[in-house]
Amino acid sequence: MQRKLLSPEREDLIVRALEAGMRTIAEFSAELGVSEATVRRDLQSLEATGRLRRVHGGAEPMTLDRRLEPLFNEKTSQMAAEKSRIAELALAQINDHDSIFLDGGSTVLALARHLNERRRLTVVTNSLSAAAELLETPHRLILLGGEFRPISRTLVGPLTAHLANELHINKAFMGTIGFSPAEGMSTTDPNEAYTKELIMRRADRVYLLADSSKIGVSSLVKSGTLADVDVLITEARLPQAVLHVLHKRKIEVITP
Amino acid sequence: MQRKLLSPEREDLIVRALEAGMRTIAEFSAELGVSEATVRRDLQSLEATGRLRRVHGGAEPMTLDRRLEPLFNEKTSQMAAEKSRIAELALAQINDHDSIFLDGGSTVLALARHLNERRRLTVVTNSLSAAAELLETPHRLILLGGEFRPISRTLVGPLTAHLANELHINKAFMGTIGFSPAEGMSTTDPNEAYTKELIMRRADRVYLLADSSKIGVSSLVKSGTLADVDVLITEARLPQAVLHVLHKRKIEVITP
DNA sequence: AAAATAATTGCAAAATCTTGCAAAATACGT
DNA sequence: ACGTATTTTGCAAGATTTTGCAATTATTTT
Repeated sequence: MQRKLLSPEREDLIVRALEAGMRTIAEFSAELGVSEATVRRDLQSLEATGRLRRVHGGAEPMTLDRRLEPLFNEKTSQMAAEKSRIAELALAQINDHDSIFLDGGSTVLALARHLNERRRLTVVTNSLSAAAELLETPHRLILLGGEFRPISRTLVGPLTAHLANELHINKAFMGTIGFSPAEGMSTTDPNEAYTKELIMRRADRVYLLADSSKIGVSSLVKSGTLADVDVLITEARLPQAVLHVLHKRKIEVITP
Repeated sequence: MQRKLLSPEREDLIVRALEAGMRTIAEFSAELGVSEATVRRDLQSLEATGRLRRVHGGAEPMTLDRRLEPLFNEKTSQMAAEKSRIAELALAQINDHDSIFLDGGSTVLALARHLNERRRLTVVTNSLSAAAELLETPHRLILLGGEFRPISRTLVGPLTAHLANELHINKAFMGTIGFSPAEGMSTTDPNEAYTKELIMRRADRVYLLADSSKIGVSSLVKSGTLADVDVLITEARLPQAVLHVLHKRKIEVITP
């Protein structure tokens, strides 16, 4: 049976223990003087509130504020399983010979890694990471030009418009830092936001790829509204309230 | 059976070990204290998240640059000394805060590697290899958008015009496959040629970087005439006849 | 072409996790 | 205080996941 609430006392103990370097269930159990089953339930609670991340065998501390864009090479592994599952769902939306856009971000990057399962796509992207992934594939690759933003490894800003306006994109697969039903999408950089909006307005069909850590989060700059999105792909079970809003906006939701 | 998720603890260990120079399965197995089969499954997970690249016998770290480089290695190693000589001469033509264009090709790439000796350049390029070289520099980097041409790792074709026409370039550093006083420059691909001509016509001052193996050679497609070039930088002692033509066309020649 | 080395896959053992349940602890109304 | 309702806990059975081994398949070397 799932518990209602974890006492803040033990919550502190666990978080403190985590910071001290403890990782395994056995360690926590010994430290807190409770059974392993209880530790697991504790970790379950803490994961639900986002204080830590559970893994087989124990737990690891959660990274800083998610509003700060993770440095690129850093935690692409965060939520890797979730991202990969989302990528598979997205892949199912792509047919051979489609002409698609790939946005920046690690979730979309996971999709790029799956594209060898399709034939002769035309892939437009502003992400150098995605491009690197596709260098050796037989797909046609078109890079959006523009100013390079090191932290996200994307090409962004007004210059991207000159090329984007010349292209016709069937399906755009977008990432985001935050997504909330009320505010829409948000990201950390105005130029990045500019390019995202530009692309979404030019694509026939816009897919937003967002793992559960993005839902309900707002970042600095608005980068598109709900009206810009046609389909939301996520691995999370969304709250009823969110689902209701999405349904009213005629946004399709794809989950595993 | 493929595993769900790799514990971050071991993930860190492997990545750390990789950075420390380990490469083979046996080494990882010894380091982590797990069987080789498990190491292989670990590497599989890490490759899926893009943290490394698996190779027969082990794994190697993956960076964008490393991935972009290999195709070039063959050509780069040929006449490496000459190209480097030329790059140094070209570097002397660049001042802090200049706004320059870098073309594709290994000679120009050698120049890109020297650019950390200047401050705050604005570098426009259509070469992914050059871009990879500049990813971590403090220079401002602008990529020309366009269709990706795998062999040269450049962005080429009519799409490049949309962005190029918006930019003002002080100095353009161009590579070429062939250069002859009679025919001008030539290259192997029409799209490549198109973009080269486009850039040269928009730059204030055009530098052609050509080692001696290029001089007197003609390739398939004309990519600009002598009139497009302001300066020829080469390491070779040019024949009197060639020098004479260049002088008549008011093309400056820079040699060691 | 054969031998050697490495990778993948199926399988079973070990470790870990989830869940139902009853006992213990806690909260709550009187 | 007392009894009852609610929540938490530990236990144990059953489900999952991870792991190492070994057989098979693939790749590289000789």
